Amino acid sequence: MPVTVRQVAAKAGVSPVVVSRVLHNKATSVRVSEATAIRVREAAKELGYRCNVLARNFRNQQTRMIGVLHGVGFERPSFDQGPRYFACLMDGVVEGAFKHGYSVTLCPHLLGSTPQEAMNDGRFDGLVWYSAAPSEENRRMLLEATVPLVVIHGHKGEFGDQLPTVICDNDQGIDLAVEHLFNLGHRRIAFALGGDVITIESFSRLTAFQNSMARRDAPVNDCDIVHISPDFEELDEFLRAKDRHTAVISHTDKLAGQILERAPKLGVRIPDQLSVIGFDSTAYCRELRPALTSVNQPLAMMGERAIDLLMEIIGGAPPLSPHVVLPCGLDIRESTSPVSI
Amino acid sequence: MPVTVRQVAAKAGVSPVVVSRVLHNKATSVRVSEATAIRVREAAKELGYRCNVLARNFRNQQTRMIGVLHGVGFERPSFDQGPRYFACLMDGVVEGAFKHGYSVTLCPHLLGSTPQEAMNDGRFDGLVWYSAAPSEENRRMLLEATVPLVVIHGHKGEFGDQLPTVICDNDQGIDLAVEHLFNLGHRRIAFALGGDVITIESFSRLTAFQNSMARRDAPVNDCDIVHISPDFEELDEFLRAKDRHTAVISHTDKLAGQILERAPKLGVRIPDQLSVIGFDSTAYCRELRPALTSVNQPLAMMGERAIDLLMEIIGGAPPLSPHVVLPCGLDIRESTSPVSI
DNA sequence: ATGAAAGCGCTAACAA
DNA sequence: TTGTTAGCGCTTTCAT
Repeated sequence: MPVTVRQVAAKAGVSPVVVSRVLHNKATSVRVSEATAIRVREAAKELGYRCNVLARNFRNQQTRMIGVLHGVGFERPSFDQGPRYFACLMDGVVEGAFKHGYSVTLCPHLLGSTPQEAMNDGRFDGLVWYSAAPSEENRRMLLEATVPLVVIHGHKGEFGDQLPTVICDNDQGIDLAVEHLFNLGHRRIAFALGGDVITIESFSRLTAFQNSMARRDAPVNDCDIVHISPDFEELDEFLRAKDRHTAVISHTDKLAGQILERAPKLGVRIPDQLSVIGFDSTAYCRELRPALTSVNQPLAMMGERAIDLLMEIIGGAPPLSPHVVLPCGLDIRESTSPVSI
Repeated sequence: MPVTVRQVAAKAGVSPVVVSRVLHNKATSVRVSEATAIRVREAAKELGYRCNVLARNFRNQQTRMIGVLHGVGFERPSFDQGPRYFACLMDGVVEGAFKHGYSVTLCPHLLGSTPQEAMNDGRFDGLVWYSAAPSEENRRMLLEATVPLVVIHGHKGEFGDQLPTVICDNDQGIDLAVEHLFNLGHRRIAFALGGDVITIESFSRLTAFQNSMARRDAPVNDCDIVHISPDFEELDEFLRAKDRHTAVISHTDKLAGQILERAPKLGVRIPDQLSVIGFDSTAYCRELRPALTSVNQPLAMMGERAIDLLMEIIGGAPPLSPHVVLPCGLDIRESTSPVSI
């Protein structure tokens, strides 16, 4: 039923090859006389010819599709739930891909019997992977990919320098937060981490905090680091010791949100008695009361740059700078105020 | 370089067909002796065989991919910006697709030289289209689709009953809002619309409002309908006439947000002097002050049901009920309160 | 400038 | 139960 090059060829009185050349081959090296080209185009139009992309993809072994992998075990991402990095990131990824004439596909773990299979079976010309904390198994899978792959939120050394990465500048972002607090007169500043595991990510931000403080002659001690666990034990202790710190920088917005929720229960007013800064500056910050001051990652830009990188690799050129680091900003909202003397 | 069925066949001492049958044909009708099946599987494993999906897709003329089209002129959707229906919807779409073993692809208008081409060239087994207000051109395109297509947020008659639709129950949703206000003692209730155009959507909700009020013996007059235009002229007038109404239901959250922003400037306190209800109940409601009470659409469920419908059609069965209508809920927040006497 | 041949890897249909 | 044949629609040689 569908019209093929052959039929168009017959109608135009040429061979299928010519039809293909006229209709699909954008290269300048195609030499077909203008007269026949016109005949072919007319025939195609009359017959309502449409190229079968599946045949073409097969023939060329490329799909002009980018696959997006996500999270531990390639779990399904949510655009709406949770802290919504993913939504922001994806806006950039989609923007970047469309710009290059590619489309973007969300891959469930169930494509193929194993993720590796789906990753490498040719259905995608390239892959983007995103997660702040890859499992060891994930790392192995990613390193074994036979398809061009860029890791968003990947740290330079995390994949033995073998995979290109895009990440925000944690050092500079944390420094922005510290600077803001210093400008408000704060000196006794704490840093909040998730209680469970130290990821390469939280470690990176903690180190950034230590360095930033050290540069300002305010070295960080153990007692300046709060580990927030699900039972809030250490957090509550921190909040009760009212006079120890006047401000706290949290490793993530989520943790900062927990501080904001917990504080009033223990009689700590924010920001009057304690200024709080988060990291990521997603819409979640605006939903909190008080709205959370937060370091923003240029997530959309990170997504877009990841695709740019991917395109370089797909194009065959080893990327000039395979580790992109993008600067953060600071969104000042209601959870920080001058230190009260 | 890549291993093909042929090579596996050679190694296992069988024909390529048998390999295909053993490795890919999930149907129960495949009759291959267990012994050879094992030999084939071993050979495949040793050689590191991986099925070339592109070849398979080509052969079968199907991709197990769903394409997502969006908005007027097939513009690029944003997951993060704007009112974020799209993010919620997509969570459902992805959930539904993954459940059926399909993946989801975001299609730019630039796939192929025209949208129709990309829609119908075989790269997708089915399509989902979303937009509250399709242009006439869009309508035509959608009706001409040769690929199974479901319209999310489509009204039953909107596409000449030719396309299956999924939508929320505007009547029941608006009734929920009216009921809530009546329970709070409100009787003089206004309805706010965008000033520019009446879409099938806003018309539907307005009608629902009129009916709901009429059922409660509180018929709606013209002066109970506020058209909010970019210059806020009519809105300001409405807000200044303080005593006319004690509550207003808005056609969308966005408009309700404008009321919330505008009111204090004209000395109207919300909710004390005016209760406000929105429609959609996206995260945006929680970002507003006061947080906006709003009718929620079951967006994720709508996305998922759209895919279920699509699967029925792809499966070859004309859907039993091609027009799915899902019930709304009401999220009560801070922008409504009992009428003050 | 155009065409003939050949094949990408897979799998229905039929034959044995 | 297994194998042979054939072809999906396209495009890249290589000849003319």
